[in-house]
Amino acid sequence: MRFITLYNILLKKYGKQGWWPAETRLEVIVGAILTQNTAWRNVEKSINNLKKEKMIDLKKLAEAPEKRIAFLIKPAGFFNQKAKRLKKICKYLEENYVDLNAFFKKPTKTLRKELLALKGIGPETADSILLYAGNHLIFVVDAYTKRILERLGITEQENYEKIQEMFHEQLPRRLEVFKEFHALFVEHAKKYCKKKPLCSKCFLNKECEYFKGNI
DNA sequence: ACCCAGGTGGCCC
DNA sequence: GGGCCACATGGG
Repeated sequence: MRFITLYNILLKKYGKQGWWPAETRLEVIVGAILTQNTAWRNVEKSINNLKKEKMIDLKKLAEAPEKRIAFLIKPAGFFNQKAKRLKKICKYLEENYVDLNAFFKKPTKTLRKELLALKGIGPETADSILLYAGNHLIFVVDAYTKRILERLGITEQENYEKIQEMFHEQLPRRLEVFKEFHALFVEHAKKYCKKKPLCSKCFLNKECEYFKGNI
């Protein structure tokens, strides 16, 4: 049993997710920061507020008053710290690169370190930005992914990089697989893998024994 | 009235 | 390396 089997099961069940839902690279970056520990529907409201004000723009976000950004992204929660961090991140990118295309031309490992050095970007956010905004082949591990793998008996409490390695070792090196697999984990967790275990309702229930120790 | 959401940084040991 | 806390809105 390999991860690709789980991928195919989820893909068959939920279909193609078409992630990341955004029109531009910057919109992916903004969304990745806003969605930290936040429901996506609240992020959507914030993104729409920013779009109405034509604020999905590196220079504008870099120069706008923190208060104004905070006001616009209020629905996403943690708006004070997210506004501060978002502004700084945009300022950094704006001052150091001619555009985002130039930024994403650098090697994946270099970019990951560079992103992680910015306050407000941790491993999941960095990898989401790299994969979905930069088309770099790197797997995104989130709380849902960890939870699903634990419930399936595949992992227990491994750290981020360790879990990421497992995907990198096993998955075919295809952007579409990386992008869709993460999206499918999210989709599945929202429906069947809540914090309070309700595994009885999960269609993967019968697969658990199957996966256990076989990945 | 809780609990949870596509995390992160700071502080502690 | 981990464990705990603040950060904050909106939906179930």
